[in-house]
Order: sequence, then structure tokens, then C-alpha cells
Amino acid sequence: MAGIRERARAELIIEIVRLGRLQVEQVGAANLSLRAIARDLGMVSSAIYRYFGSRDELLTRLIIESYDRLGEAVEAADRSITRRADFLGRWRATSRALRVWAVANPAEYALLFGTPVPGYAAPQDTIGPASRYTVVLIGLIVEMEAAGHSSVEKVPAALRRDYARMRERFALTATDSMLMHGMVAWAGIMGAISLELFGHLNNVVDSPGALFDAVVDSHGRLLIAGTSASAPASNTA
Amino acid sequence: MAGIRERARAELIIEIVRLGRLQVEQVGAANLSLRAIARDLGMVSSAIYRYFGSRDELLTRLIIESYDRLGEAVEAADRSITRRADFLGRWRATSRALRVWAVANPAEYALLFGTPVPGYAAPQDTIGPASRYTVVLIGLIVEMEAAGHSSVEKVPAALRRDYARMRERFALTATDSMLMHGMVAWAGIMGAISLELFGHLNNVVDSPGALFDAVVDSHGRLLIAGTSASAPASNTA
DNA sequence: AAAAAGCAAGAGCAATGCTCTCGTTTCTTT
DNA sequence: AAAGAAACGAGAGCATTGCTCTTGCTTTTT
Repeated sequence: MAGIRERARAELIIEIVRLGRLQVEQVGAANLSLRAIARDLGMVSSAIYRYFGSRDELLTRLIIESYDRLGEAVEAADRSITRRADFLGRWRATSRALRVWAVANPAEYALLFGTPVPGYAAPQDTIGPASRYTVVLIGLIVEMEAAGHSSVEKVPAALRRDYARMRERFALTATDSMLMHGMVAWAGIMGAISLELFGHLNNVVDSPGALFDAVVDSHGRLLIAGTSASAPASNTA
Repeated sequence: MAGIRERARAELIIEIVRLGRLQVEQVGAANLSLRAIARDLGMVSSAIYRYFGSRDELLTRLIIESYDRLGEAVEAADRSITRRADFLGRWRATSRALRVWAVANPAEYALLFGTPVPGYAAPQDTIGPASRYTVVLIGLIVEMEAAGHSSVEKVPAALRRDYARMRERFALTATDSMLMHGMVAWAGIMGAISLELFGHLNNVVDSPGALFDAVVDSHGRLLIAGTSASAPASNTA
């Protein structure tokens, strides 16, 4: 049972999503228009609603796919470092992959990490894909600690429950200190990317990529060495 | 010459801006509606255009005012630390003021640091107010270095021109290394706030304030001590 | 073969930003 | 002080949006 109708439906959904992504890239998520998609498809606007119940539903689909693409990019970057014990290399590769993806797909980055659209609550379906890139980073932290690296970050008491839950959820063995150190680094690179893409480095930093690399290395060295900062490692330039 | 008309105009503009800010708070900048403001004012929608040529013009005004409020909050926080040589205290006070303001005014924070509205290019008028809060942070960095603190951050060659321009623009005396270290910290706290406010800590961190404090202290200690991490300073808890 | 479900089309509703015109009021110039 | 210019509010109107409902037609299921 091919299901002539079922097949057409699947193809149409794919096409709608494709045009939706195209629109997000060109005019931003805020201006995503179901009517415009219908027009491009040669359909009348109401017909779209057979496939997506609302604009938000399409948006959710696009968000999920974007998270997946980002996750895939970061995972590939991590895989590309064959010497698995080269933690600084893996940290650089994954975080740079994050930025490269963001710079190449600014509208998608904004869709994921920019202002949430008002009244839009991310449904449960997004949290899986959303954590995909973070799983890579967390894994890196865990492996680093297993290999003997440590962190002396002070962990506020209020965060202990969170880290305990995190260990359980992802079946990790990592100290609170190391997990928190990872979050500090995470915030650093996300901040650097957001500042760049949302225009806050305009007329300030001409080479945001160089700044980003410096941020990555700054955090990377600390992650590798704890606060003892032994060998400053190789530089970027 | 009071100018009965000029006076009414000034008052009306203030009222429009007030209602605009209220709307941004309640429905987000994306849903800011000139028509709704006109309605609240008992005017017909077209009358609004005598005062603001477009929706973007009102938005620009709101952005400028928000930057100013944020700047004022951060400046006040810095002033509140009377012992001016307590750099860690000032760093904590200013960065926490940043977060407190953001948490108290999430829609305004999103307006300033979230996804830029597509097609909207920030006009020149915004760059002055936009740099107000950064001036406080930069000043702190400069004073720290003048007091003997230093940084061993490696500065990529590509950033030297940027820092030279920055020194000229703000009439600073600070090393590239120290300025870059400040930017690393800046990215860290902005990233932490954005992750929190844009929902990326949901179901992950229950006490984002505690995480933020930890991020602030982590950067603060490094800024104070360079990479030598001498005295771990007092903690937060 | 009959009933059920899926589908595209079209009309329609309530919004939006923005433009234009038309009298009226205020200000400026003579 | 009178005449001309500028600013103003109201109203109608255009193009656009998301979304709903009804109406026939087609595919699928019973």
C-alpha cells in the first residue's frame, strides 16, 4: 500500500518545510508567512492548514530541524579530532563548529538562541534536539575529568541539585565543579556568538572570528589545566 | 513663547513612548502595535504618524531609552561600591546589576540583546546609549590594570587594530591583553544572561541567579589575579 | 457499492502598517 | 491685524497577515 495520498502528503510537508526554512533565512523567523508559502506552492492559503495547524507548528518543526543540524555539525567536528585525548583540540573544534554554523545560518541561530517569539512556548518535542549539541560538550567535559583534568571552581550550594539531576539524566560521572566549569565556558562561547551575530560587536571588533577563537582558547586552557594554568598551549593567530 | 502646540506635542510623544514601552513589556517588541497605542490614546491610527514616521522609529526611541536605563542601573551599581579599589566588589556589583535589570525587564533586555528585527538597522543615535553600560565595564578594567592587576591573555594579531581604536575612542590606557580579558568576561556574563532569559536553562538550572554569580566570580577572580589565581577570594554561597 | 475521511478552493473576519485627502486649528509672516 | 503656511485629527482605503468555515471533489476505508 503505497498510499498515493499519504505519499503526496509527505512530499508536500517536506516542501512546505523547505520553503519555510528559505523564508526564515531570507526574512527572518518573525516574518515567516504561511500565505507566502502557499503562494509559492500555487495553493490557496487555507490549504496549508491541512498540513500545519498554525504558524507556530511550522516554526516548531523548523526549530527542531535547526537544532538537529546544529547538533550534527558539532558532533561531526568532535569526530574529526582523531586523537581523542586532545581535549583542547576537541574543545576548539566543537565550539568553532558552533560559531561557523551560526555565522553560516544567522537566521537559524537567531531562531534557536534569539528572542523567543512572544506567547510561543517550546513544546516537549524540541528539548531532545535542543540538547544534542550540549551533549557533545558535556561529554567532552566528562572525558576530560576522567582523564585526570580537574576544576577548582566553587559551586554554589543552590546548584548541587541541578548537577545531581544532570548526572542522572545523562548518566554521567562528573563532579559539580567540572560541570559548572563547563557551563561557564558554555556561557562564554554562546555570549561571544550572540554578541557577534546580534550586532553588538559592530564598529568595535572587525574580526569577530579572532575574538571568538581567543574566548575559546581562554576557556579551553582553563578547562584543561584547572586554575593552575600550567602550559599555555599553542596559540591561534 | 510657551507654544501651546509644541507643548502638547511633547507631552503626546512622551505618552506614546510610555504606552509603547508598556506594550513591549506585555506583548514583546515583535507585537508592538501603533494602532493599539492610538486606540489607547483615543486617537485614530493615522494620527500617530504625525509623531512617529514608522513603527521602527518608535522602536528606535524605545531602544535608546532602554539602553539609557540599563546604563544608569549599571552606573549606580558601580557608584554604590565606595571602596573604589575593591575591584572584585565592583565587578560583582555591576554585572549583577546587569542581570537584575535584565530579569526585571526581560522584554527590554530582549529588545536590546535579542534577535534584531529583520530589516531594522540600528541608527547612529543608538550607539551612544548602547555603549553606556560598556563604558562602566571598560573603566573598571582600566582602573584594575592601573592598580597593578594584569592579564596574560594571548591577543590575536587581528584584534590589535580594534583595541588601538578602542583606546583612542574612549581615551584609555590599557593593554590589549587586559582589554581582551575584559571582553572574554563580558561575553561570559552576557551569555549567561541570554541563556537564562531566552529559556535555555529551563529544566536544567533551577537557580540561574546562583549560576550567574558563579560565572561572575569565575571571571572576576581571573580578572583580579591574572592567570596566576593567587588568593581564591571570598565566595558567594 | 456505500460511507468516511482527506483535500483544495473560496469567501470571510479581525488585525496590522502605512498613505492620502479633507476640513480645522494653530503658528508665522507680512 | 490679516493672510498664508504649517501642523493636526479624522476617516477612508490598500495590501498584508493568521485563521475559520463552508462547499464540492477525490481518495480511502468499510
